[in-house]
Amino acid sequence: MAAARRPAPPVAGSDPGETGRSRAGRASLASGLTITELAQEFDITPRAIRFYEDKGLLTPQRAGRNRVYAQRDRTRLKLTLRGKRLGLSLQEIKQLVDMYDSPADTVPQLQAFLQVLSVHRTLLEQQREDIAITLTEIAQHEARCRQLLAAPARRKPARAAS
Amino acid sequence: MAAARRPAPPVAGSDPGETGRSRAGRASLASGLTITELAQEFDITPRAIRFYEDKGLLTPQRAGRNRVYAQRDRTRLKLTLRGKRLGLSLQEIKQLVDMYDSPADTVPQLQAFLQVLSVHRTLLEQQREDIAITLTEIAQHEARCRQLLAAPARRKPARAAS
DNA sequence: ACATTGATTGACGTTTACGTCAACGTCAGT
DNA sequence: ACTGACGTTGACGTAAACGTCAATCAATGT
Repeated sequence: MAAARRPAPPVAGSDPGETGRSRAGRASLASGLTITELAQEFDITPRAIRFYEDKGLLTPQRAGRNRVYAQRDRTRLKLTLRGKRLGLSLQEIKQLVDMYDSPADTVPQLQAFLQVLSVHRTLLEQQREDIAITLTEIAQHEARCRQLLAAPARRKPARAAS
Repeated sequence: MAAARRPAPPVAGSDPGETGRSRAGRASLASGLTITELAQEFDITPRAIRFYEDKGLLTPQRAGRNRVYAQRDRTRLKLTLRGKRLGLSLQEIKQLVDMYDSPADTVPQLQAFLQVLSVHRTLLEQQREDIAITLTEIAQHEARCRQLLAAPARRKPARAAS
């Protein structure tokens, strides 16, 4: 497979002022990735990405039928995956991610935001503590293991050659 | 495989209330709790506890047909719930918890342990970083929200009396 | 013209972690 | 003997988060 030339965006939305394109005339206009490209970049499957879209976490543009992912989507996906690593559900992640780029002008809205933020902060602080404890314990176990390995094996393994 | 899914139970836990009461000669001999007692102590359901047993995380004694939980089980359950708060699967939790009280005398066993520990440590360190970042971002959002709330509302809510 | 490549939309399958009955046993109190 | 309250073992149901086809379509290489 080789590089192609101009893609000529079919159903042009309106995206002027875009220089160098990608490598294939697929659907990737400047900084616009296809679903598989995005998937590869984050080491997940296209299916997962579509699933996240279904859940409202992503809302890519379309070039005809095909999805086109811009920077905004990449950011949201990054946040999504980080949330997942923290054990948050997609729903919870959406709550947080939506705040990252919502205007939020009314007072009750702002208060609701603070509520959500507070909840998550509490949760994360609990996790931080859990992690600290667990890491300590793991370190202890590692030390014990290494100590046992260093000591002359006197139980089951082949007897030491001396 | 990474490790992260479900959210997190609202942290319940250590409460060694153990002073000779006797509400019924059920199955609780000295420091032996019934399943519902243990469930209440950790704010989970008996069903969950039985499920954990099914997965090999708990192995309580029996008084006839009834389960009797001793200190060992409480500890393992505590570790289990902590693991869950960190988004670990029950299977992963079992890996870790089993090490907490296994002899592990052979060399290959010890090396396997170190392997598992290393994996989890890496994972936890990643999470720790994720948490740090997220907490920072949350703090920023909170600041922004409070700032907007402090400023005279000039958009949607009732116009400020000047 | 035709096959290939990659994307799209269903739709059903799967795993994890329990929830929710149902049916039954059993010990304590009346 | 009867009634609860609590416990036990199935068995089925469910929500979340995708995996896995299948059918289809569109732009491209040859």
